[in-house]
Amino acid sequence: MQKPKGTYDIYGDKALEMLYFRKLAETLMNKYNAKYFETPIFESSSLFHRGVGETTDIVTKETYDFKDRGNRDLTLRPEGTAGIVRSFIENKLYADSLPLKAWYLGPMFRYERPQSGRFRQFFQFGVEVFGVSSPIMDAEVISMIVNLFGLLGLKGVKVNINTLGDSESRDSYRNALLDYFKPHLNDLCDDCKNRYEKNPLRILDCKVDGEKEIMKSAPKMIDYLNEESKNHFDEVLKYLDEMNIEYVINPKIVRGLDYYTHTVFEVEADIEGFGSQNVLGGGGRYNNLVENIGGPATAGVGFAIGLERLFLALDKEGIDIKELVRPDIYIISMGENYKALSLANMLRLNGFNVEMDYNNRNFKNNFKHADKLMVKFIIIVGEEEVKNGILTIKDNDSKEEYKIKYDDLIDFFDKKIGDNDEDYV
RNA sequence: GCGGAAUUGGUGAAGUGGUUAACACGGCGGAUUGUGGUUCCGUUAUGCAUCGGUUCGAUCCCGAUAUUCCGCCCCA
Repeated sequence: MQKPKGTYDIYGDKALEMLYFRKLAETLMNKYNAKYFETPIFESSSLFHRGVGETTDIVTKETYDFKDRGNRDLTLRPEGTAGIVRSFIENKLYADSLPLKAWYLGPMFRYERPQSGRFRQFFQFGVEVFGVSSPIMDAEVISMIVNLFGLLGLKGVKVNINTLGDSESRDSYRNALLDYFKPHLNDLCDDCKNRYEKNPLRILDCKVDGEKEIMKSAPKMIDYLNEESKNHFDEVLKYLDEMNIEYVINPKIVRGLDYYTHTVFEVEADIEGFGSQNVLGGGGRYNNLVENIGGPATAGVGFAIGLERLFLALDKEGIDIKELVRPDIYIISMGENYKALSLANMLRLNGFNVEMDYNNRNFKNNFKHADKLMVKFIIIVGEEEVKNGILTIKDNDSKEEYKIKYDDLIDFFDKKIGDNDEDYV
């Protein structure tokens, strides 16, 4: 048996990274007063068709679709935004005072050809903010990513930003591009001919045709922005400047999901061997999405980052976010298993991380095992100890030995290890 | 969806058309069962991704499938 293509198991170091990241994300999100959301891993297929966009690659060739036994059409979520928006509408959260800032972290599914940093089941951390149409929130959302990467110690991260304008601006630009390229269609590569039909904005980013003369004199988005769209973008940039957030205006950023309006951005890590997988995260504003899915017109803006790529980037940069868990106490039982387990139980309820010997190892191998586990203290429980109620304790770092009465154990360890952990009794 | 490369134990790997698949690390055990992390010894793949084929005989040759990796598309 083997795992399905494009999936991986999380255990060991990866599990530690994941747990650490989740904790960091939660802490950071609390600073923004963002609320944690967990929505279903599968939703009605129609949600993603309407949300992500009927003609996007993600929906046309990358979703995991299935029928359940009740003949319902369901889809494993390929991204997080649609589900959050559905939840926002269905739970009538728009009736509360806005803005609502929602954050999530969980698995997404896309049927794609796997490569490093690209999986069929992958994890995204993301934020969606509802109820602020002002550019101030575009900037705050971007600051979240920048701060997150900053906290992790990532260097060489680039924020690329662009605007698609409102739907009016976007449509007129799109039509201008179609008109412009129509007579040149035969000069373009096959991919671009395809892009012409599906997403003409992407033609400008073509690796094959990118340097051709027709590209250079192609219409520019900036000339098709209406007054309001232009102001919005300028304001976003002003906010970013004021926060000293570095960015690059990159007209090629288009994004592959249909719901974006105004600001779009991608965060890149320029890391060796990353190839085309160098986009760690991206996002933007979506002012029409809530309404399209059936809610009241509500502005939205958000982002998502891919955890696998983030971890890969951290690894390449030599940043280690694993938090090793060292057992506080290891109990060596010399034939006194009843006493040993009840002792472990008592210590755990008092907040200590306790490991012990379950396999009746001999004395020497117990010490070896304790070293391997990197325990802080070793308690020896044997015939003598049980008889006179005094335990032998060895500090495994300093090698000092102590004789402690059973009743004084908690005090001893509270002093030695610290009382930071929560007690349960 | 298209093009290319790979696949030997828990890990890193050597290797050959023909008896017991090298070596290292790790794991487990032992060196006169109450003090270890060094050292020494033992042990650790009836099997070389899977299934077929060629052959007297295949891990090594051929084919298919699966998975991984790289490029394109696209994306996180």
